[in-house]
Amino acid sequence: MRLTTKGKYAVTALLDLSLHQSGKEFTSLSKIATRQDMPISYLEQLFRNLRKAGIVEAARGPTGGYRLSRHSSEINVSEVVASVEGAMDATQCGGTADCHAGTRCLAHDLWSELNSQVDNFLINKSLEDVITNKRSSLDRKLSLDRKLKDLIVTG
Amino acid sequence: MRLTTKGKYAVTALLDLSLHQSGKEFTSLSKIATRQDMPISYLEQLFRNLRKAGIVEAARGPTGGYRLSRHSSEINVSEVVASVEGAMDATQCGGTADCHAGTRCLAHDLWSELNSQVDNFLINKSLEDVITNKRSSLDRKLSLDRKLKDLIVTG
DNA sequence: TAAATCTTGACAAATCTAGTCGGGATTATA
DNA sequence: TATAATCCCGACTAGATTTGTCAAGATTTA
Repeated sequence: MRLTTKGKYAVTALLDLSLHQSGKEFTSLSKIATRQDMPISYLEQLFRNLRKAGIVEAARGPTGGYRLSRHSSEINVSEVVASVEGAMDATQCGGTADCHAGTRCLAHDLWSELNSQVDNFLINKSLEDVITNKRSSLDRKLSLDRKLKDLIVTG
Repeated sequence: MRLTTKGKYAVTALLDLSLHQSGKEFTSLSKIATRQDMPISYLEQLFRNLRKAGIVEAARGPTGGYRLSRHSSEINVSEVVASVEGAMDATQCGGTADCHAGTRCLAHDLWSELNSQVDNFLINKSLEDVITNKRSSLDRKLSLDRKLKDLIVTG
C-alpha cells in the first residue's frame, strides 16, 4: 500500500481548486502552486493524470487553467489518489491470491480486508466532505446505528 | 503511509511462528524462512526489531530460535507492523499539523482521519484473529449494531 | 504579435526498499 | 572440549521509486 506526496499533492491541489472556483472559471496551475507552495512543474505532471481520469477540465491560453469537471460532492478522494498513483493495494499479490508459491499467503485475507477498509473510507469521502469537514455519508450511517442502539440500551 | 513487504514479512513470519508453536518451544528462523519462502538474513533483521519491541523472545544455540512472548490473541497487527517499519502515518507532517507553511494543510484532517481508520482496524486485529479468520471484536460490535437496527426497522 | 497558459516526453537527483555480508556471541550435544 | 546451530549486530549496496526538472511545442486571449 502506498500513499505518497504525489496523491496528497493531488488532493490538496483539487481542494484549492474547489475552494477558489466560482462559477465555471479556470484556475491556473501557477496560482495553485503559489497558494499551496507546490512545484508547478510537478503539478503539471499530476494534472495530466487528473485530466485523463476525467476529474478536471483544461483550457489553454491566458485566462486558461483547470476546473473540476464535476461538482466537488461528486468527486471522491479514492479516485483522485488512484488517478495519480494507481489503485491502492495492500496485498502483496495485487489481489490474485498467489502471494505464496502460487497460493494465498497466511496474511492474504488480512491485507485484503485492510484494502476494503481504506477504500471504503476514501470512496465515501468527497472533496466537498473534506472541505466542509462534514462526516461522510457512511460515517453518518454508522453514527445513526449507534444512537439507535443507545436508545434501546439506555431506554 | 507505507505498508511494505517489510511489515508484511513480519506479520506472515509471526503467523507461521504461531501456527507451529506447541507449548514453549522455540522455532528457528531457518524453518520459517523455508516454510514461508523468505530470505533468512532479512528475517534476522526483522526479528531483531520484533524482539526489541517485546513481541518475541529468543534463545540461542541449537534448539534455539524464537517464540511469541505473549499469546497470539494478545499481539495485534498494528504493533507488529510498527515494530519493523515505524508507526504508520498518513499525514505529511507526522501529525504535528504544520504541513503547510507552519499551519495545517487543507487535507490534514482527512489524512489524520484515515490514520485512525487504519490504526483502529489493525489494533483490533490480533494474530489469533487472523489465523482463525475470526472477525475482530470491533467488527463484531458493529455487526451487532446493524442487527439491532434491522430488528427495529423490519419489526 | 506577444504572453500566458496547457501538453508532452525525457531526464535526473535523492531517497527508500529489500535485501546481503562478514563477523561475533551463545549454547546444546557428542 | 570441539562442533555446529542458532541468535546478534553493524555496515553496506544494488535496484526501484519518488519527486521532481527541463525543453520544446500547441493553443488561445488581448
